[in-house]
Amino acid sequence: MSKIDKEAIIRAAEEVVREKGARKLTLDAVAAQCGLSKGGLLHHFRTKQALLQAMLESAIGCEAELAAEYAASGGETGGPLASRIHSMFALMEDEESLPRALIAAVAEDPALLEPIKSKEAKVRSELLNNCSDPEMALLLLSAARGLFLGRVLGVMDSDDPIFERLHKRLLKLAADLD
Amino acid sequence: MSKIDKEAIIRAAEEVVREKGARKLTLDAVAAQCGLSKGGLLHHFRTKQALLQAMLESAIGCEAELAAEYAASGGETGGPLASRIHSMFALMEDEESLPRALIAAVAEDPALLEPIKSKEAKVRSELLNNCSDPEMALLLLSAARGLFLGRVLGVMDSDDPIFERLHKRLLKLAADLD
DNA sequence: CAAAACCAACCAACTGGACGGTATGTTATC
DNA sequence: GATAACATACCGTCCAGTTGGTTGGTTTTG
Repeated sequence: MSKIDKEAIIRAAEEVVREKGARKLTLDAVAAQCGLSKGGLLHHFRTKQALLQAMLESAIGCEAELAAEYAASGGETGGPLASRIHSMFALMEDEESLPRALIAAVAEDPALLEPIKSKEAKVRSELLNNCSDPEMALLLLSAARGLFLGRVLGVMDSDDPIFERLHKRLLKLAADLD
Repeated sequence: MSKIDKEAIIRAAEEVVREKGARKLTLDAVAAQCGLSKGGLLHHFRTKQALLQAMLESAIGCEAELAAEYAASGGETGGPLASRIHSMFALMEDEESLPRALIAAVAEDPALLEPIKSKEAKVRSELLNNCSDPEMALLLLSAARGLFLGRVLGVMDSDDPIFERLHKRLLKLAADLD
């Protein structure tokens, strides 16, 4: 059992992005953040790309977990659309470090977003088949993503009270569709 | 009148981002793209930050121009919300190089987004004062941004026919609000 | 059982190239 | 002939990845 596992490294990388910005996400910085030498870091992730991939996969998994959690607890109060909207807002509140990884990744190599792209396509097709008004569902999903990315990119203030109101409104609109 | 003006350099920078990705937006690459030496490039923009700033300002101006154009031609068929939605979709169709600059900028230094942030705030307050249902207006605006960024980040296929349908639907919904 | 072989985890030092920026010219324009 | 518009050469730094180890634990083997 190793003291530093891959999860810890990913967390450290997220922390670096949050503190110093996506451009400063260097192997040295990540190594320093989790008290490892660069050599040790590269033992776990043989390239920087591999680390970024792992970060994205972790992010995807985290979001899926949040959505499943909500679906389980909320029960019948929301379908897949509501779950997705919820998970996006939950991601925003928890730690914005995670979605910033997305920025670092897309700056490094847009091809890294492929897993996200395919997952997004899956969600879309799910909505298309299960909603009375698929177009509206996609619009609501896009609105959630717009708010999400607006915050990640820093074009919206995070503490604006309008945020919570929009969140509620989105869930209400989603409830009418699912 | 110089043969190479700042506008041409900005276009070259956008081209580099489109062809090679945000991470490869280097001064050398931009200089090569517009047939200039790096020294010559740095004569026009004394730092990389200055270039990024100019790129963002150009993007903002371009979007404003598109919105104004639409407002003038569309006449009474749409208010400020419809104009904004239109300009976002127009930006997508023309050249996706421009919004990618945004990625390069935020990766380099999130503070560069300040002008975009303040402009976005202005648009928001405009909607808040002029719409019967400001919350819905913001949601529609967010949806447009979600679709916009979804395409920029490459998580949505650009040629999906659903895109145009969502565009029309958004404009219809906006017309009921303005 | 104990020595030998093996292996994952980790580290320090280094390499080679990229990159932002500077210094110092040279040429064209007014 | 002064200033803007370039070019050339160079510097220091950063950074991904390599090399060549060491260590501590596990497995294999005589």
